[in-house]
Amino acid sequence: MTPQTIADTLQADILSGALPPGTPLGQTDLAARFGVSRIPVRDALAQLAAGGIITASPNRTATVLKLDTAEVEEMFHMRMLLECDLIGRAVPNMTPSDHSALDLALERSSLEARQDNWASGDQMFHAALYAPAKRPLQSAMADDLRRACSVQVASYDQLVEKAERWLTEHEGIVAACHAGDPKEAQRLLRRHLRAARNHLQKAMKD
Amino acid sequence: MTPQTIADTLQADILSGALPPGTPLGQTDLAARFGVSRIPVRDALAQLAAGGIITASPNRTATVLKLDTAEVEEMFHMRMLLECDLIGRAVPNMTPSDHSALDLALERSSLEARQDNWASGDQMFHAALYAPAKRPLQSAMADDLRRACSVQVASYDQLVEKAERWLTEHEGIVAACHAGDPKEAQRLLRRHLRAARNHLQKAMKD
DNA sequence: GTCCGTATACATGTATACAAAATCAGAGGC
DNA sequence: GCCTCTGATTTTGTATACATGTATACGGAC
Repeated sequence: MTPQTIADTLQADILSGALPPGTPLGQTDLAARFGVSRIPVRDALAQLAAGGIITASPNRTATVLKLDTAEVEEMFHMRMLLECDLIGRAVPNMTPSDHSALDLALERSSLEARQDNWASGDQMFHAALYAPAKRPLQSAMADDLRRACSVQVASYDQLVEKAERWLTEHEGIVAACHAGDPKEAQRLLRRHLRAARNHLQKAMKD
Repeated sequence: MTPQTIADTLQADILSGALPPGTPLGQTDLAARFGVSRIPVRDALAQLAAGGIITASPNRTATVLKLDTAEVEEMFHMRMLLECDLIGRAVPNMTPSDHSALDLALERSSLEARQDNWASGDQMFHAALYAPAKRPLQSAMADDLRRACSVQVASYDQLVEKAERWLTEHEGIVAACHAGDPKEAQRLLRRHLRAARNHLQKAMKD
């Protein structure tokens, strides 16, 4: 039970919705759960805090990240900036093998999404989408932002059930990539993100 | 000596150039230096790693962030995306008090810069510049990126000596803000970042 | 002379124990 | 009934001690 393993496990729990936003993550409890002392747990929590999916302040127990609507606005806006730029660079760079890798990722992400694992599939799809851009740092940052958004999404069943719609939008983006049309890919991606943001914000107002 | 204090001190040392990129940051040494055990040192290092100004991997000693030219390219590109967007939103939002705060920040940053503290002044200036955009998350992310860039810049005396030129560019940006011209501000900011990137990359090729 | 294996030294990782801070519950006052 | 203060409980922070992992240097084989 290494800190990395603990962090990965917790992240999976958070992204699956098992640990909804605001859930307290006590060090003692987690230490007991994973059968280790609190030290590696602290490391794991630090990792998750670095990734931005939990909030941690000194002397208070960490909690699963909980955004308000303004913060959701910001997050999705940053995603648009970074991801639209990435896809714009990725499309012209796509080799035949990139295209097939993208198809594969789309398919695998559909499977994941239908196995109650939307976040994981979404992450995989977008990773394949931006990989040809060859921008590891920017992609990593976009990944973090997307994960933070997924944490919020995962807590609303009604949104997870929109998976079908989002998969359709993914297909459209892939089509634009295969057609070698960066502008269209950007446009569809922007729409995709805007739609996701709107649904999330609407759900949050309950 | 709280972890926060330790992290702040180390960050200042790194941004001043006292600890150039690649410098090893041994836990034991730091614990001795700050007169604490290794635990709070580990926390401090985790914070710095989260901020992206050191590199830390399990079972090896952390080192001050060292970027190659491709990574510098990426960092500055992300800065352009985030910061140009921020300034575009900030300018139309600037109140009279924002304008005077900006002037003050410009002045204070000039003083800092001439006191061998370029990074701190630069940080302060850009913070004031983007504050009216009311985008705390995006500003924080831009801050991190800028800090990481400053770490590299700080290690080249020849670049630090360009402070005068950069201050002049800052003045130009401020002028565009006072004129209420977001497009011009964005253009100048983009030029500013491009110039900084070019000089850094050129210096790195030695 | 070069390469590889091993042993030693060193740095990091983790557990336990204790200290400090924060939270919570209940008694008292308004 | 509500707020406030206080004490008890819980939770996090830190120091020490030990375990584990990594890098280095040395010796031997080829």
